[in-house]
Amino acid sequence: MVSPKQLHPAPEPGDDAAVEIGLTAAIVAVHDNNPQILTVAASEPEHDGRDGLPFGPFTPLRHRTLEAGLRSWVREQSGLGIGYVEQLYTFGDRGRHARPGDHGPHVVSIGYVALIRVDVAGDLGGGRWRNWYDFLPWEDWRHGKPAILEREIEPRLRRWVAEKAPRDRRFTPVTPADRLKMCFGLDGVAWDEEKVLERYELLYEAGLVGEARADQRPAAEAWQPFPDLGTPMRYDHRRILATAMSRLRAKIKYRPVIFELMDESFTLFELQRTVEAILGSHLHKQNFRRLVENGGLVEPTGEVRSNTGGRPAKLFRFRPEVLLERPAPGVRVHPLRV
Amino acid sequence: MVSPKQLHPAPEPGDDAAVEIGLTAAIVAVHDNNPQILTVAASEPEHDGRDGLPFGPFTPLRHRTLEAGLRSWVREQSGLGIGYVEQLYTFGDRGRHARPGDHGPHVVSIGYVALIRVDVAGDLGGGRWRNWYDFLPWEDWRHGKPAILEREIEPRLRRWVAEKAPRDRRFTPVTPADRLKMCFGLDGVAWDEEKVLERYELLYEAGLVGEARADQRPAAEAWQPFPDLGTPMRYDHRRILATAMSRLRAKIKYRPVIFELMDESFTLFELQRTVEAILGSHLHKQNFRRLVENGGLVEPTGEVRSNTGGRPAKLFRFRPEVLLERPAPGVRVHPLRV
DNA sequence: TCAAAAGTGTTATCCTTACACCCATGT
DNA sequence: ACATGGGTGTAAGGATAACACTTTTGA
Repeated sequence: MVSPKQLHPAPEPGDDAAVEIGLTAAIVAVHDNNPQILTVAASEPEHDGRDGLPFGPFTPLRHRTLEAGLRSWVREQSGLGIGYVEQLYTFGDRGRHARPGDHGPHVVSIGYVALIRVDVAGDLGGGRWRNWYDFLPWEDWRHGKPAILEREIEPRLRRWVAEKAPRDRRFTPVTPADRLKMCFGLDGVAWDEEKVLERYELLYEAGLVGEARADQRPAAEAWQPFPDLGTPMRYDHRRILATAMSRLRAKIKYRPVIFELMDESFTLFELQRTVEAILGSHLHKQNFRRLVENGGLVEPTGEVRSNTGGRPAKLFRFRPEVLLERPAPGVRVHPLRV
Repeated sequence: MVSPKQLHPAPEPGDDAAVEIGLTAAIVAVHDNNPQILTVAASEPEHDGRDGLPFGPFTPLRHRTLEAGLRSWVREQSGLGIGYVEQLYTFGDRGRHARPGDHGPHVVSIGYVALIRVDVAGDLGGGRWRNWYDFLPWEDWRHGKPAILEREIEPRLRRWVAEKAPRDRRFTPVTPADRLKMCFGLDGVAWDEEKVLERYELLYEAGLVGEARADQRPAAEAWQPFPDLGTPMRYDHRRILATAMSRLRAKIKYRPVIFELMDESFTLFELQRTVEAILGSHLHKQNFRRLVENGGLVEPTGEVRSNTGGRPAKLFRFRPEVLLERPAPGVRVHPLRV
């Protein structure tokens, strides 16, 4: 019999490696019908010219909560007052942040998504808005299936699966081939726009994204050389972006967070374009309008906007009362495969 | 104009307070039709006799990932080989873990849920299984609306809202009264079994749970003395439990995680009882069976189980192929208000 | 025999999907 | 005139919710 104490073991020698905590934020806005994230340009030589996400230290003495700390340094450094903030995930893998042979402090990074209404102008303190599909181009299905999938990604992943299969003979509930089908919607499986992170991680495992090489994964194998699929970022920042996209794409369907990206009043078509930007897919116009209006998510302001390119459109605003009426109010859209 | 460097500020004096990272796990099993979590008994005097969740240090030198570290110390200390593990949230609030006047290291805890199939027996290294509704009794609606809601919780929260309202005159999209309605399903709003965390946090803010007093919240006000609603835990462990419940109650509806709690084969009624235990509400029997069978989630093993208390029942097993057939396979149940 | 659980069948209702079609504006 | 976006109507199909009812065991 062991004592209760054992569930709170004292640190052993060697356990007490220094740990630093950093906060990393995917700050999202939509302009020009495209989802933009705030990036910081490469500066240190170790970054290999790769952009990153804004990153700040956790300062427990100055801020009571993690979120307060995040809001504070984002405002100080970019001038942006972020509205909606949500914690994503805490990333602690060794080998992601570290360089080989590194014995420096271990960095644990806590990832966040923030949503913001912005005018593109303004001093961002060295930051810069970039279309998030620059980093994950296979996620944008608004103009049909991205060519990069059939031309680059699918053949390489099929080869990777084929070469991997014989080596992986232990029992697994889902085989690598199944994972490929599920993630990328192959062989009759439907594309699921929420699986952004799963797709990125599969590409990472297969050594097909630039970060995998930088992290010294055993990628120097048969399917080399590979192109960088999408623009790489430093450290694990692209993984955090993928996590943010997954979370947002799921969340707008059952929480009214999309309105954090909209102006006070908007046309239904503007709302649709914003949802489509986030989801990366087309929606059926008539049904979208009905779902959103009948769902009680918006109400007309009474105003009208001209110069929309067509007939003047009624303006709408978010209707906060839905929160009391429905348990999970969001843009319950079912994307249209076109 | 500020330089790009500013988005990576160097630590200032006073910023580099020592930070420790702990992993806290809500380890869940279901037996006797009740959800059980693994707790560790109070030992230190500072715990005020309160149980806690298993807790372990993060040891970056020994384990490459946070999750690997978690699995390892849970196995070492309780002998339990956990299967499904999911990260919940990283809690960093000051004042939750610290005692007043404390200048020791700041603790950031990363919360996890783990699901496990257990025989109740076995040496748990000082741990003990407890029904999770001991800690959050208002969450169990399987035998109708819990009496504690109308008798204790609702009147106290209404009083708290009434006293708070005049002091909170700034504009807020949702008023405290709205929050009360949304969280606890008052005044025509439906009870949403997924809002476990929101409910606990409202009670905490209102000073109605024991932890709020221990954390020196300004609770010494008019609605004192309060009973401890549910059994308190130490530090923020009850909040982590509430987070685990929220996540699980949501997740079983769109991912087949419920089968992590079931044996290899089971009757449909056993499956229903397990789902009900997690959701804390009744399900309509006939429709549950149909949803689960037609949804392709299970398949008959061909075997039959007698001594079920009635007619022998067909045995079923999980059908992993659903993962390829449907984008979000889970027990898509719509709880029945009875 | 009866309680308890296992199962089957059927209907009304709602929601989603997919069409078809008309309206108002700017160029 | 016509392209573009705004906006309405409706019918087919599927999923769900709520019923009623039969079957098979153990105590």
